Amino acid sequence: MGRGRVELKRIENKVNRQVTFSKRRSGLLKKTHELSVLCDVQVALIVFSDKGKLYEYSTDSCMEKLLERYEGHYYAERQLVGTVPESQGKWLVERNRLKARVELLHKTQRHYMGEDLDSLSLRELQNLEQQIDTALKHIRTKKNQLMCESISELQRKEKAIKEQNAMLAKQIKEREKTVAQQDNGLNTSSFLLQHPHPSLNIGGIYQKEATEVGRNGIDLTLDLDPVYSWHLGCFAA
Amino acid sequence: MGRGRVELKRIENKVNRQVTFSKRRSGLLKKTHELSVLCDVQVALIVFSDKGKLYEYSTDSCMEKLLERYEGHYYAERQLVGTVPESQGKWLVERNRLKARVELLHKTQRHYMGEDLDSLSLRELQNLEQQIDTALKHIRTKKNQLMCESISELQRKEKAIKEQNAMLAKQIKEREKTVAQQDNGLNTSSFLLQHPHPSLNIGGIYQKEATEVGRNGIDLTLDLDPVYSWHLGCFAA
DNA sequence: AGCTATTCATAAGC
DNA sequence: TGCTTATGAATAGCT
Repeated sequence: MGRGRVELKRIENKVNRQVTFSKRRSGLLKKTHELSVLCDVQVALIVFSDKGKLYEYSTDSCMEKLLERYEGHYYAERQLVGTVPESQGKWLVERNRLKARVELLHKTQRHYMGEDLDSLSLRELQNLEQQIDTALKHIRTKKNQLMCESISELQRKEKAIKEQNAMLAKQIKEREKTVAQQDNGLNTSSFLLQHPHPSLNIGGIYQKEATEVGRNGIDLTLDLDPVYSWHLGCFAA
Repeated sequence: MGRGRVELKRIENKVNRQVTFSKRRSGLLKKTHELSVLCDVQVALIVFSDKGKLYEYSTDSCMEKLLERYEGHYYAERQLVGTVPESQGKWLVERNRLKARVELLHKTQRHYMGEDLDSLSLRELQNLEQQIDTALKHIRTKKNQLMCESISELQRKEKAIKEQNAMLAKQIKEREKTVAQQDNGLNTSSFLLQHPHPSLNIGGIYQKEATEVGRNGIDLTLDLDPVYSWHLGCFAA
């Protein structure tokens, strides 16, 4: 459906994948619901997005019941194999399974953090190295992207502010001129006292905007020049 | 789809309902699979037919893992609300804690693998980068260490084998000498036929030992010289 | 997030 | 359940 058929393999383009996910997910939820209603059967659908976000459907919105039923089936079949969990034994088994899982994830994570490497073979180390190297590339790409965005934003703002600055300066000049013409012979101190120096005002605006841009992590406060020297230092990474 | 549209309500005709169930069920399973593959997401689908028959799909055919993940999510959010189930509470609480833990580790691990980076701020990215960079250094150090050990081992073995080789050669020479003295006047072809050329034997021993050393990953077979040129190529990593 | 051109799923019928 | 076909849904590629 749609223009041209689609190969049944992971969509590599990230944006495309996200869009397709969104569309097909809603389609799937709809069809799941339809099956449940039309055929009067119990259905459960669980979807974890890329980012770990959860989408779900279940008949009568009672996922727990349905999963219990499922596990009932599951264990019913298991029991044929011989595992006979007692009343509390069932909990113990599950707990141990979970603990083992946590332990495993923990261990893997330690490897990703470059710890506990003695337990790895050379081959495993090489795989780990390659995987982490790839991850690092992704992370740096992402970081650079964010930084570039910050910098573009700052440059844009700098430009806007400079223009504003110039305009204000121009206005002041004109006003001074007018005042000079009107109050010919008087000095202009009264005007200067009533209006703070324009550059202070501009600084205030800039600071606010920059902080807004800096929400995503860096302290992008204050003067422009230090920011430019800062990005020179960080960008090689 | 099909001839005429369908109202979204239970199909009363039993046969019709069964037929529709069969058709739509397979369609739904197909679409579920497609979503999983195309968008690279984890999906689980559970269907209980009218008669209690179970149909299921899950990414990587690992329903248990997925359900655990689901429950992790479910309870991670629940705990914030404060629902404290009584009765078997003690077990449930511990289980839910474990499940939430699993889900959290899952997420962290994805970050270590350079995935799902959009959810991180620039500051977090920088921390992650530094941590992974450190990890990578450790891993490479460890790898180099293992490789160095392999090489030392190989060098040791090379030396031993060369000595053995020299000794064998010496023995052969002596034996030839003895034979020549004993069977004075006969040619030596009979001896040569009964004993394969010594260098073949040596080659055999070397190959076996090298394979043993190579257990931990690289194919360290065959001649010595290639090994030396090989490690020059790989060591910079 | 909307808009089509297409492909697909499927209701009916057998 | 399997096959065929007419029909409407779902959706891929764009904007």
